[in-house]
Amino acid sequence: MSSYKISDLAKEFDITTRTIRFYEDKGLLSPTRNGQTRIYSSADRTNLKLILRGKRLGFSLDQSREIIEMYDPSQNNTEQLTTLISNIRHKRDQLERQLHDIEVMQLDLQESEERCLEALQKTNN
Amino acid sequence: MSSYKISDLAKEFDITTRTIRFYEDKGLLSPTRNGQTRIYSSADRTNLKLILRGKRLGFSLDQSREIIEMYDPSQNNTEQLTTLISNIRHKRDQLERQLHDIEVMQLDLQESEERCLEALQKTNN
DNA sequence: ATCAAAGTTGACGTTAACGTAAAGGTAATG
DNA sequence: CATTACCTTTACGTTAACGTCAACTTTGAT
Repeated sequence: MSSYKISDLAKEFDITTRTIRFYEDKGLLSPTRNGQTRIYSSADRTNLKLILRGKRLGFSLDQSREIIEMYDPSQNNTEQLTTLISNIRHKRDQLERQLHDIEVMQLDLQESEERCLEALQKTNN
Repeated sequence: MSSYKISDLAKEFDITTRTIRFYEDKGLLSPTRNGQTRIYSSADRTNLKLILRGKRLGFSLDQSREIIEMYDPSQNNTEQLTTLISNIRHKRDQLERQLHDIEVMQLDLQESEERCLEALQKTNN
């Protein structure tokens, strides 16, 4: 099953159909049509997954669009390829920094939790 | 030096004074006053760092406020402590998922980059 | 003392990312 | 065949997170 109605995707990813149409309006999805109604391919579904993952990471839709273009191998000439590679490396660097931020925050929260547990011990004894 | 003027913080973190006042308005910072002008403590500076780190991770200001409260050990009674611990664990779980999202995206982008490099090879030979 | 630089409080403007309501077309099910 | 359930477009509304004046006061350097 490699084609989906809008409500299929809406249910699967727990978003509204309005949101899906909005993403199309912004050029992030490009479903075909059966008469008037939209038909989504598995590529559209993949792109939607990328968008939502981007959202969980705090990306804007513009940034998610860039991500999608990075997955897309439809680049031909040398110049496009080199700028694409440069963009990918930039994004990888940014993700690396984000990873570091998360790790620091994880450690901090771990310490906070331990302090809370100690405080609880003292209160309960 | 453990006190700062608004422009000190603005320069250090490359944000506008408007932004700093906005954060105060939202209850994320609480500078004291010298007459009319705001004086920021090192605690305020720390909170500001937390806010900006949160922003890099896609957190809303409300979420950053929660994070700040998790760092703050001003909880006394048992009930507050247990709910705080629960909140911290929730946040840690969320960060874990976010970490996973980033790792997956890193791998995907690595593959994309490799494909681009291959395509470049073929073009240049 | 003066004068530019930096501080203050309103208050309205802006952008992203949708929500929501209206008004209508289509399809499938009892 | 009628009604219910989706689909469509259009369009205005909303919230978060500031930007951008304006109008005024305060402070620091010459």
